[in-house]
Amino acid sequence: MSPRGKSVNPQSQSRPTIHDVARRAKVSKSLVSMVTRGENGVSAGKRAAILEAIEELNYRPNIIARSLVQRRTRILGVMIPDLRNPFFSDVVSGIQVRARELGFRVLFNTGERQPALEESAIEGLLELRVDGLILAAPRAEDRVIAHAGRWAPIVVLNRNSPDDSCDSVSNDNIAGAGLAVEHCADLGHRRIALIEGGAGIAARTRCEGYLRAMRRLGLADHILTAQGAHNEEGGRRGVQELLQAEPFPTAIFASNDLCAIGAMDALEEAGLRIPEDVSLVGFDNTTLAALRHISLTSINQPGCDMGRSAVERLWERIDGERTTPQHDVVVPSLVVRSTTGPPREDPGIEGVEF
Amino acid sequence: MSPRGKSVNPQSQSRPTIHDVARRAKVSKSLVSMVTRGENGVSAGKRAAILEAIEELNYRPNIIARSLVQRRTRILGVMIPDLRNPFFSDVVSGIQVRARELGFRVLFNTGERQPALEESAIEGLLELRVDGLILAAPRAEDRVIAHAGRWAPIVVLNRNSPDDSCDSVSNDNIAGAGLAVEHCADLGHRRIALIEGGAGIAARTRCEGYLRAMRRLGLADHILTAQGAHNEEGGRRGVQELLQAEPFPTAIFASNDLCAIGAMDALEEAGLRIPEDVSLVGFDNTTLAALRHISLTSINQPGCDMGRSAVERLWERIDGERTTPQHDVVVPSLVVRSTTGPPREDPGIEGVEF
DNA sequence: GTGAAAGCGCTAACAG
DNA sequence: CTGTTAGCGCTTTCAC
Repeated sequence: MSPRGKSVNPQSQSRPTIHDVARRAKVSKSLVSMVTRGENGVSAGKRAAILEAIEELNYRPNIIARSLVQRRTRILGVMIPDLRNPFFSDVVSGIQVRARELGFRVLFNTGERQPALEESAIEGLLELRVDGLILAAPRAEDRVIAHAGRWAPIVVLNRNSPDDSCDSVSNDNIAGAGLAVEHCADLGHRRIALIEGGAGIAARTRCEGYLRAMRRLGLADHILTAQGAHNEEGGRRGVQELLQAEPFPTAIFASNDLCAIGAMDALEEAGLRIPEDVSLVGFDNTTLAALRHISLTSINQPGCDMGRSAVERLWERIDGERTTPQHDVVVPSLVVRSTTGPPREDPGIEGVEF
Repeated sequence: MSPRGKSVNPQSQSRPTIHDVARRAKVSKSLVSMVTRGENGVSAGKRAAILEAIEELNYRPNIIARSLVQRRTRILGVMIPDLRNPFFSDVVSGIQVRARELGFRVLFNTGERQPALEESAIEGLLELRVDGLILAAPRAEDRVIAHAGRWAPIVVLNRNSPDDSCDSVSNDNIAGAGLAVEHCADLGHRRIALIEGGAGIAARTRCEGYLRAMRRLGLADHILTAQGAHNEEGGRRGVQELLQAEPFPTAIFASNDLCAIGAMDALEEAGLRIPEDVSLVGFDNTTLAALRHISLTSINQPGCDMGRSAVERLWERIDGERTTPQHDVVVPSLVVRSTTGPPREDPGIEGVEF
């Protein structure tokens, strides 16, 4: 039962090689190779014979062997923290499109939000000798990423590059958080709380952005944060924590949409109406936020474009056309929907303060 | 700019090989190999020297080269139709867990719901010589899958196996659709419509299940279907189409949760309340359905278990312990939430019929 | 225990 | 245009 046990499945023994095809088509291996690689310079007759042999034998070039000699795989590896966040679906589709245009295959991996699994996922991709690596909001330690960056070109998404060997494509999370806070303040809110998104770098930066914006707007005394996470459960937990606070905030900024949706659930469960009793802002502007039933005010992050850019940066490195690090910053924007509104008039409580 | 251009990135030139490690540790390549593979039979002193050399050189075994000689990659390939459907997140996490236990790495791919891209994704995985392949609800043609199955062990999820070379793990979609229809009928509905999920096999089977259940319950005259798709947009389109129908159904079964949520949006937009004016049932019981704001009655499909089973079936094949096809069928269940209720009393319309 | 040699399937020169 | 040769980096006998 050991994975090291010898494989005896019938398929692996019968897989034809380039040699089998050559023999069957009565040509040399080189010609077969040229055909599978789409090179020209093979006579029409032989080419036809080769294609026929390939078809008959159900032959597939062993790109393992091919990349061993070519020293490149034409594969881009992508590590995503998890598949549950629709934001990454957008990123991925941008990656796919651009990679396809450039003739690369894309292979995904996930670290299930656990640093140890993430490291192993990255390691697996590196061992596979992918030509480039995209790490979406990685939680792995800086030194792990920097180490990996010495091995293959890496683009990190929504995280600062650990060193000069990596490029990065980030949404300006500080500015995004600022937009969220300003929007609430503009509506008249002062007690604007944050539900944090955990230890990930994007979450931490959004927290920083929240703090800065609050101070900038003269609301430093109203700063209130609760522990959360970038998923529904985190949002629920955050609300539980905020419910202990006195007075309860009139607006809540959740570190991402999933978190906001969890918060939404918990708020309603506690009998609070949105946005009458409390306003709510998310981050990522995922497809979820746009659902009529949710209709969540959120900070938009152009995931698809970010994915495209990441591939672009990788390609420049793989191509050798650029060797200096590049750090793209995309600008977030506010999308107002139905979860934000002016605070309820409540002079009773407001009067007490100040 | 051609992808065929020679790679000149600095990293690829400096990657150390097993030979470099051996030289640095002053041992033979064989010993280094034994260490990287975790074999014992290497003296403590040499082992330490080797590990030190590996560390200093930042060496990673080239599993490309390794698998070329071992004739296996210890990689499981997984093709998912798209990353937007949370159901597949569950499947994937089941796959990951079991694969890790068995010592396999998992690599994902997506065909973005387009048969041609799917074929290319499958082909890529096969060329990579993955040890086994899981195809989640593939849209590719039967012959493509059968062809692939002659090459590596394949498990298809939620689709009939194209031939004896593939195993399958499926939810009983016929029964699941039956549960949905019966639930509505039990509540007193008769005009139960279906929003179809498109051309995928799961969608077609659910449609079949709907038709059978309607006939079985004596509701054949009330059969009403609308074109849709397994995403929000499909649900919206389906509702538009149903709105043309006279009389409008009192209950709608949508082919999956995403579709149901789109339908929900469109229904509310049309001024219909759920479940007062119309009941709604989804399929998959995704995390979305469980959200308080959505609280969608749905048919549960144990995605995580299905993923685990798929890996199990693959492992039996890879191990050679089984050569006969196996087809697992998991049983769906009904999860009642807030989108279903008894039909509104409406003798005016009911009276007209029959 | 350890090292040397052969070869996995393929490509990349180069010679015909 | 076509065939031959020599590796890619690694594992795997098989001697020592």
